[in-house]
Amino acid sequence: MGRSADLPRSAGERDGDDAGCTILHVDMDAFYASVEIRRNPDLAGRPVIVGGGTRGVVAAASYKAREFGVRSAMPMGQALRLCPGAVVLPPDRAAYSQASQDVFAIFRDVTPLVEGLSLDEAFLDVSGALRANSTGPTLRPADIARAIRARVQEELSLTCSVGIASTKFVAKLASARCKPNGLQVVPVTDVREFLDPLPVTALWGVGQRTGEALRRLGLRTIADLAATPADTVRRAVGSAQGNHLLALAHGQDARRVTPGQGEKTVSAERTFAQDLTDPAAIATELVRMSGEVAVRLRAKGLVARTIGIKIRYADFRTVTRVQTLADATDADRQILACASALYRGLDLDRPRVRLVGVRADQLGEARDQARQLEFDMSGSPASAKPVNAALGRVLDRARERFGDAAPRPGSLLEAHAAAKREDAVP
DNA sequence: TCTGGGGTCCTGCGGCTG
DNA sequence: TCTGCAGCCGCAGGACCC
Repeated sequence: MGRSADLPRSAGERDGDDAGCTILHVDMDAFYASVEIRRNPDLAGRPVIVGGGTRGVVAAASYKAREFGVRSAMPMGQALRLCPGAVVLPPDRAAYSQASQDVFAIFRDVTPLVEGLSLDEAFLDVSGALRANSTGPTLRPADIARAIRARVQEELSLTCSVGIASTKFVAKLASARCKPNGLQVVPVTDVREFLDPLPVTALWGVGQRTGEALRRLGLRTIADLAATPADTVRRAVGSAQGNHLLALAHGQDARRVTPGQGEKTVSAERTFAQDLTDPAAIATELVRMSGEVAVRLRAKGLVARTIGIKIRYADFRTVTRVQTLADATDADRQILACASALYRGLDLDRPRVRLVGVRADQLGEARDQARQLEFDMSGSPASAKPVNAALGRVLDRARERFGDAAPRPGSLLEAHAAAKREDAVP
């Protein structure tokens, strides 16, 4: 969302010779804000900011809010100084997730080759869709893109922008360039002409640090980068990244559209309105975050072999610690035990903690793990693990059914009661 | 000015092993 | 038995993305 600010804009459609351009990058326009406006049409035309919290940043801003200079990832205080009249809404991830599923269902109607990048954008390889239509009237990638845009608008009352090119990264730049509500084809023969004037920061993988390193070499545009000796670029940004950026600058990107790549990490973290100094409060947050991770693992049918914690101190220093388990797990108690042990290992004297996070890595399918554990169920100590996991699943179902009234860890009861008391304050 | 949350990927380092 | 080395792996941290 934020990177499109680096690109010159040209709204509307830019058609061209799309022969060989079988990769579409579809990017929803101001997705979170648009979902909120669809839910409450009174907000249409008003500056809407999704985000919040006393230490929050902007998660998404409507195009009206962007006219005031509001950008995603901007601290809320700064956003409200720029746009005091903005309507600020807290993020509703469940609603965005549902809207995302609806959008992706339309994509998959067109082609099975859909690679989601996030809730609001995806690559589509439509080469198969072209072949499937070989007996009917000639269908071009741009026609398919137009059909997708029309369906998203008519069926979901949302708008999207589509970039069409022969490579993923050019398609992505094209969609950013035609936002909002646009379509742009970059013909195979025009790739260099399209790339050359763009700033190096438009390249995928060039953020603040890398951008600075390239600026020190006097490189401003992609044309500058493409004309620089490989050794010079590699010295500035490292060999792997240097090679990657040079290939992109020359319009080379061999990556295919690969659907159905599973998640590699599940994590939960929280920044507190005030830094935590009470070890008991920090421990409570570890319980909460571990529980969240466990619930989400079970919801996805996954188990994790590596558990990690992330602690950010009041001075914004961040430390992470991870530990690999003997057996993969999705059980609250095992995840919490590991997270707690890692936290104790930090041996903090007087902690001032701004953020607590728990994450699960090295994910596998839970059903594969279940098959392995069947061999351990004859009274060995390992038999406690499936019992823990089964208990977690029972609690998940109770939470689905009873919500707040469902059983929860004892250490969370007091925190939950306190939160309810805070909610009751007008 | 004051820095979210959920991710992926890369790099460097140290320990282990053959 | 000791040492040097290469390869692998786990870990910590950083950069980047949306």
